[in-house]
Amino acid sequence: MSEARATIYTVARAVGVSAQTVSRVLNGTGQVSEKTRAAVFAAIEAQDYRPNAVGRSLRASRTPMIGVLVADIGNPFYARLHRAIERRVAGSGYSLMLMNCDDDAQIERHQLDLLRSYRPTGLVIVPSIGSSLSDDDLRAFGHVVSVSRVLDDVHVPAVVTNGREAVGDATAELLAHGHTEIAMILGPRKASTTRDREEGFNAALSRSPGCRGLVRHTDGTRSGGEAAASELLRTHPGVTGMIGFNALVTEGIVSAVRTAGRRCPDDVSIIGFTDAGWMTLYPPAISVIDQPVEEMGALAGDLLLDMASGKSVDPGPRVVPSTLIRRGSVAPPATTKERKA
Amino acid sequence: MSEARATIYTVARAVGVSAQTVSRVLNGTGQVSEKTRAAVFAAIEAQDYRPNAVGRSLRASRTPMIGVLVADIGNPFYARLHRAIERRVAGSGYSLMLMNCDDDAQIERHQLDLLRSYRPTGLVIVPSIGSSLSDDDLRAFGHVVSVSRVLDDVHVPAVVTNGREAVGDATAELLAHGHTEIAMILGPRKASTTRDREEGFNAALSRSPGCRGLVRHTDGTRSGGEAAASELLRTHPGVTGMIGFNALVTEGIVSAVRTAGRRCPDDVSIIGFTDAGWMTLYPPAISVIDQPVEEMGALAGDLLLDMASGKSVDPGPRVVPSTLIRRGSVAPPATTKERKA
DNA sequence: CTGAAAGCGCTTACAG
DNA sequence: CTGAAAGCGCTTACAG
Repeated sequence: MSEARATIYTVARAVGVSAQTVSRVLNGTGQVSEKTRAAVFAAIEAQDYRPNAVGRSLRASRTPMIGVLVADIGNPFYARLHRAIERRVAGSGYSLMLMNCDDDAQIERHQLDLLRSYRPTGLVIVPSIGSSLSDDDLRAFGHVVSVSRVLDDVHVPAVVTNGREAVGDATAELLAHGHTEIAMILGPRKASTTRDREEGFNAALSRSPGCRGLVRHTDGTRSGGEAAASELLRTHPGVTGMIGFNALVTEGIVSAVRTAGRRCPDDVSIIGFTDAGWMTLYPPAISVIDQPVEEMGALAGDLLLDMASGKSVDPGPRVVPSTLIRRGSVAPPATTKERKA
Repeated sequence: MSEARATIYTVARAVGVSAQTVSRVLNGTGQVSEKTRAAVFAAIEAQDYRPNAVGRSLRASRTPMIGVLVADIGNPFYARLHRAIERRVAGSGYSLMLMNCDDDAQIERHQLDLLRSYRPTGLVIVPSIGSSLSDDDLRAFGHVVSVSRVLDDVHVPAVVTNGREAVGDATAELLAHGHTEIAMILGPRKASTTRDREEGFNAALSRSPGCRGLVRHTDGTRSGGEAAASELLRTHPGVTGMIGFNALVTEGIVSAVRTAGRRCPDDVSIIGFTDAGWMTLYPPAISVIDQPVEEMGALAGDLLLDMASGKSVDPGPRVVPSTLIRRGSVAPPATTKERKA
């Protein structure tokens, strides 16, 4: 109680061995006689000794910690991603240190400096929208994996989904149902994910002459999505299909369609991106491009663990495919239905 | 590039001063001549020197980090809580280290040991359901604040909401609309939040003779909530009002009601606990006991910062009130409506 | 305004 | 199988 904090030395003294021997017992390195080992464990228990990770890290010039920097942990996508990384990394000896940057390039840099001061073993990063991070900035972390969004001119392993193809499929799905005027409500222009998905949308439409595609950029939030969708429904009453950039924007679209007095899927068909619990609850259930968040997080964890264990991992993107889940929010547009009838 | 990593010594040598002086410049402590200070900053820049937090922590026997241990970061409630704590703590010089425990008492203990090995300044904890943590376990962290759930026989400041009163209000709301058979789908029996809310439910009903209250315990997930609600609707067709323990359980209730072919609010009125984006999207919008997650996180951050700065903070709970938001999911039961008509 | 010495708790060579 | 010495990068007294 009143004794000073237990250290490797107080344990060593109690047993009558050197600190070095205690260290060996603790780490399971080298040879220690069974008798000594038992005595050390007994002293550890008696003193309630707990290793000090700070001393260990300082000596090793490295902390068994992996930094995770995301744009917004309040966004379920990032929360699930973090959880998936954590599950993969559990038991590997590494802990995770989570940081937020509110999608602000300056905060991102600040958080990264902070993280770096602890000399972590690696970093998993979802770069911020206007990120100014360079190869050099990331190289300082040793092992880096980027997830979801990709940084220009930076050569680190990245885990991404096939947004281009997936949105292409979703667009094709609407076209196949007879929609001829389709809108995509995107995220911020500078995000690589926005570019990918926009390309997929435009490519699919360019293959369908006579059909029109409309695109809007937003901040990727529910209110941003709602505002853009409302404006579109008002100014382009011919739009009968809409694709959301992410789950939040899709919430906004669904809300805007209802507020505008249109019905889904009778008047407007909707396809979301990234599944969410409410999408199966809503009537009609929302069709969605299901992003494999868990697989993406697990793969990012794998890559980092591989790099940390010395395996060489080549830079560049790993694509984990998203797939279209068909539910009830897509139907032929009213005009087509009438024509058929 | 090829030079060894910059340290306080390499900077000192370049300037021709002692390491001590560099430390003073870095920390803004003591007196340093303007000329020396400028020279030190120049050398820091030239060498791209970054302070090593590990060395600093070891010397200080304390790391400017606050551990945050929650049951499940995939649950939006905890994600929002973490975010709120982070916002409050930003700029204070402390970083947050987030850990998960999957509501498992054993993992909780393991994560806590890990965290403790870094000698953090404090801990914000949402205790796991079956937590075996004692006063001693937490005292080792120096400064501790518990949030949402409360630990028996542990005397640390806690930030909670008034679950008892809030559920009492919700129950009263249903009673006032003429419901006489009401169910509450709760979380795990051992959670303090379950006990609070259950008490509030029973207390409100005991004041209304002739009315019947039914209670079910679940694991607090959507599927748990859905199973319990389905069973109730099947075995107790007289139930016309249901209250959910949290947002996920409420999802389950809404789903079960629809699957059972009952309409909300015509056949069954529903009140949730903890607001979520989908609740205003769903038709009808779900009435909810709105839990002030942001305020709770901010208060927890405040308390910890106060304790860390030496202010004395007395143990015991701080209650941040939840309030009932009335939306469209509560109406008189069909039988009452018929009688009135 | 500035510096030499010691030490935070641990592990890495090195030597037996 | 075990130990004495040094050092990871920093800050805390102490002394000028």
